[in-house]
Amino acid sequence: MADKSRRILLAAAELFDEHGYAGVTTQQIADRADVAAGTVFRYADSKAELLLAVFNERLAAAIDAGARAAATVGDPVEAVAALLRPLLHAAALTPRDTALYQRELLFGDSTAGRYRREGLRVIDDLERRIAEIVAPRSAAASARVAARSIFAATHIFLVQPSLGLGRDAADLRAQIAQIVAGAHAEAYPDASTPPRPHESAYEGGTPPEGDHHE
Amino acid sequence: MADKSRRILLAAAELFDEHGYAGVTTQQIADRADVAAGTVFRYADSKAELLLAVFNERLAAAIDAGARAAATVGDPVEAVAALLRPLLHAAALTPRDTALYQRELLFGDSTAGRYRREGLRVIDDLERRIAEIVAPRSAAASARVAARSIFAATHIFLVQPSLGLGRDAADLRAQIAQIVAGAHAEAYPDASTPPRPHESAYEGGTPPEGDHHE
DNA sequence: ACTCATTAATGAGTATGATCAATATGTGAG
DNA sequence: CTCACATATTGATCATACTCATTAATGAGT
Repeated sequence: MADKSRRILLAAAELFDEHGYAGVTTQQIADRADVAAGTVFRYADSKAELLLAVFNERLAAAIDAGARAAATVGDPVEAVAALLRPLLHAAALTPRDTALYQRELLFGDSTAGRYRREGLRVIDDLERRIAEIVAPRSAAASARVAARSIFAATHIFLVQPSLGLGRDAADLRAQIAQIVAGAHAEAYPDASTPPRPHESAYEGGTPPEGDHHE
Repeated sequence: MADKSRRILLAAAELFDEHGYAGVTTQQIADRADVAAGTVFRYADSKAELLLAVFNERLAAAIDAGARAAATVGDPVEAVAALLRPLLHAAALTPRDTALYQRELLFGDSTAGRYRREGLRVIDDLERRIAEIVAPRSAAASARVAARSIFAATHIFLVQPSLGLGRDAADLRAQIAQIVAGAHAEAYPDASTPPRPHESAYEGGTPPEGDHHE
């Protein structure tokens, strides 16, 4: 029954929000979903997969919102920042479990379960979107390289609370700006000022917000 | 007894190498170290801390070797590559456990144990060394930003086997080159060719090897 | 050398994620 | 309606990281 899957994922989402991933047992999830303990593992290969399932949706939604915001921004650094803003915001709400999510997504068992694969697709999509934003100002290959670096920087940035460090969104912004500059420098080694080839993406609506640190 | 600590860490190192972290139980470690099961946890807060202890040493040694090699290289991109080469080489020997090490180091429980703190100091040192290499061609602040990005890229690169992706050292090299270019572009926005201020670091020995993909 | 307080070591016990043989439930053919 | 088969569900059981009350060792003070 697909309904049972929904119940289990819903129970997991609620309980993780209430007590945090570490504070929830699979038995509690089974109880709230009104299934036996073993049944949970027919719908998710592991407790970690439940976390992946729950956060995949949130990540995808954040990227979606970010992509809409980014489409209204011309400058690539600002556009990338706009793309990532909802993601950073969502991560700030549950820093601990967000770090755990990244941990499981990127470092989980290589015998990947369904939800891990799904999550990897989502971050692949994120990286592709970053590359698309950077691309108009540089070669496609450079843009892909830059996108990987920006993703890596974002990943580490999101993990900082787990390192006991405070976050400062300005730091990430500086990294993005520098990486974008590097991609541009590769593409136009002689130009000191970036060209503005693809301003068409800016289609009205609210203008970019500038330095909005949350 | 400090000797007991050595025995436990040695047993852990051997067993991890023989069967992989996941294939070793704390009981096995206790047996080989000739102590009771509970004693292991007087010397390390958790099984993960044992992994951290074992790999911290290897990481520090790799950075040390890399730093010596990097000191003979003038070009910053080549120098960073030289710095990281022993690390990448060591990681390739035990890709699975290396990924687990990074997982525990960066994403482990925030109630940090002794070995986690130690490991964080080691990667802090790595980042500082990267910044020092980049610094002569750019402002100090730019170099620190670049070092963070390079570390992040390296971190993700090391994790790739766990994502089922093949590694290509050239990809990481491209990211490093781009980030260094970005830092330089920030520092010298009008120059299209990098200056060569600190060539003194090059003190003979074998010249840089160029594209050496392992 | 004896006492005693502090520290170290022990290993049976606990918590919990995951498994799996047994059971229940659903489905389609006759 | 009944049977036979497939699939879903169950919950007792397992494996194992970790805990903790108990016991042993240590060594400073006399």
